[in-house]
Amino acid sequence: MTEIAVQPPRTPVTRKDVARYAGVSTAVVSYVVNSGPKNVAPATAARVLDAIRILGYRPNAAARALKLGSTEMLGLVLPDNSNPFFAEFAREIEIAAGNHGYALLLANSNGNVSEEHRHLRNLASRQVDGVILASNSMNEPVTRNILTSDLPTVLLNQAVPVPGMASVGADFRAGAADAVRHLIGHGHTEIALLMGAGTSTITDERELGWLDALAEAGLPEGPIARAPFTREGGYRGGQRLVRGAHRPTAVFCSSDLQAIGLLRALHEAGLSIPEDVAVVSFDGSAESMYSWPALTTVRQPLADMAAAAVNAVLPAGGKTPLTHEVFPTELIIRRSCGCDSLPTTPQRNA
Amino acid sequence: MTEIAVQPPRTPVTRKDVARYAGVSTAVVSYVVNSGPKNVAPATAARVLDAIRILGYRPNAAARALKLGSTEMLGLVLPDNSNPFFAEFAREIEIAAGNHGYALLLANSNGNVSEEHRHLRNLASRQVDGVILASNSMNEPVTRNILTSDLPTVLLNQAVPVPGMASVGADFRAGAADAVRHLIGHGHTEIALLMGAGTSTITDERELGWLDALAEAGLPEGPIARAPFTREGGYRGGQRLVRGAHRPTAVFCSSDLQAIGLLRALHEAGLSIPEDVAVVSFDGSAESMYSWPALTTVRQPLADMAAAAVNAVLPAGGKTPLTHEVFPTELIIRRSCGCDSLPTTPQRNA
DNA sequence: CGAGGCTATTGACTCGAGTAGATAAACGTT
DNA sequence: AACGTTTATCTACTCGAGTCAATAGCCTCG
Repeated sequence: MTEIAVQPPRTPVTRKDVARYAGVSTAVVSYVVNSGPKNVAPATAARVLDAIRILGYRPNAAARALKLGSTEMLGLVLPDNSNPFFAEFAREIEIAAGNHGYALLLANSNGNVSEEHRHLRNLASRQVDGVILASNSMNEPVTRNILTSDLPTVLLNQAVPVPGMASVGADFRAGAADAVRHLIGHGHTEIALLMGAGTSTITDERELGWLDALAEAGLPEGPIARAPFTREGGYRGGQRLVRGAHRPTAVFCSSDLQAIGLLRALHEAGLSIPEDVAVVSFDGSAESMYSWPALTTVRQPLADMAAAAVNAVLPAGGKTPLTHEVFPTELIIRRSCGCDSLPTTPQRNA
Repeated sequence: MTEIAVQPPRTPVTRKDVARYAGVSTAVVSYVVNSGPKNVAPATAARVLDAIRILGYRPNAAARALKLGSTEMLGLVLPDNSNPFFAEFAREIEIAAGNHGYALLLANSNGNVSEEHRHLRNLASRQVDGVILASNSMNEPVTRNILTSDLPTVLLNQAVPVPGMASVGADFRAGAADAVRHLIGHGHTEIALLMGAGTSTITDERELGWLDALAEAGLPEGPIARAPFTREGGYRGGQRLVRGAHRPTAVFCSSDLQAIGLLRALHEAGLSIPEDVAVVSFDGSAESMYSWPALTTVRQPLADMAAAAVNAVLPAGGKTPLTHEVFPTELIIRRSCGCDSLPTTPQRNA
């Protein structure tokens, strides 16, 4: 039972205390802490380091931020951290930011533009060094532009470049086309689309990908259901598809979350998957691997995208020209499409 | 096309600029901004407010934090934000913190004590006003204690009070007992336990609840499988239960995430749920509502717990004595237990 | 009409750390 | 021994906002 006798410093230890203890000036302490712009004699540095350790000194980030004009914090604005896709994204971003010594300030906007504004203002006044802004679908870019004018910002989840703003996204169109092609390869000719209903008037790229694959195979457009990007939304949309005039034999679904709801609607209708209706979805979240049946899905490379997003907002050297990075997706074959392989050893994203 | 001609201030606007513009001293600006300790003549205040609006002034949070010694930020350390349970928790905490004007600094520890330490130190040097620390299971409280000595900290997910630390949790034992009693009510006599394997040596309260219900009905202990708190863990644990000497007719599972994996193991074994094996799980996450079949689960009141956690760390007036709040749980009946009701209109947690 | 009491406003100092410019000490050269 | 160099250290100012003590202006009452 070794009782470590660190007396908890009632008054926080400052640089001054360290300086006094080590018998040097405060400047030297800074130089040691930052391996800072001037050298310090090795012996002196050792004394300072000792003092720091003994007193338990930690530099005050607020003071640092004030002087340097950088808080080493990034803001992350998400529609909803309880959406597993964004939750996984947030985690990757936190890791990527951490790798650069940056901390993450989290904010949920509920996909609501005015809440987004509120958070953006709040983050700006908290002096974050940059903001990563995710949304389900594009809202008015102009509005955004005004807001974030003087704060490095990167838009997440943008398949297509937004003029005047850095963005990071996955190639929704190509990924969706891959997925639909795969269904076509299984012999399906009536392939429905279960699409997210964004606030945007801009057509989602995933919808275009679906059309691309259909067109190139000379197939007619299947039925379309539009619903929110939630399990509930997928469920309702799925019900509409099932009860529709002619039921499709396959559905391409714009997110895993919706696909989970869709599966439920199909199960309830007594349909078996993939025999009666095949399903392929989009995102590649962990949840998709453990649904029944496991979802074949288009994986977005979250970790890579997260790293790219962080790099895009970081004051990396000098003014990086606005980048628009679009990442390729990967089709993860599981059971819901009709492929037989039943991967008991999960492939990725445990 | 009304072009709003706000020239984006290249140099950030400071209090001084506002003061000059409004023709007052900097002190007055502060008084106006904070409705601060002295009054300002209405006419003057109006001029200052105008200046603030016109120049687009936002007080520098770093300077404020330096002077006041409070950043109005809370740190949140989670094992893993991509775990839906913690993701939902994080969201509720962000909202609760936001209600008090606090921002949330997010950190993932991977359930790893040394990473926890690292984050805690980092958060401390960032001058957060408090830390909310969640873990799957208790690790050495002493270690924690040393770390957080001078930073208001509240432990999350603690069913039992930890001496010397504030904590917030749900009544795991009573909740688990409720769940198991419900299974007993369905006539089951061989009820297995699929339990999380924490790093802790302390018996999980959910295990005790399971025992309580079994004992009070005079039933023997069913088989126990221990596995990590993941879908994968639940899957492996489920396989072990299915292949075990005698297969239980019901399983109480210590988390929804594991239950999802368990369902998969049961499906793969060709068992139907709840006919062959009934399942009740714990947490009440959104995911549990859309599994197939929908999970009967013990809901933890996340929003209430989040609010309590935030209140516990906030510098609320003066030194709140360390609180240990334990919240009651609620059994959400769905299909996996054997009840017939098939709620198409979800009850809560959409 | 001057003293006393208000109120509105201001100047100046502070928080903790970064760093330029001044200063001191040590060394090498001729 | 005198001088320039180099190296180590210190002094002092700065970042932006909060706030106390002092001050200026105004009103009221005796």
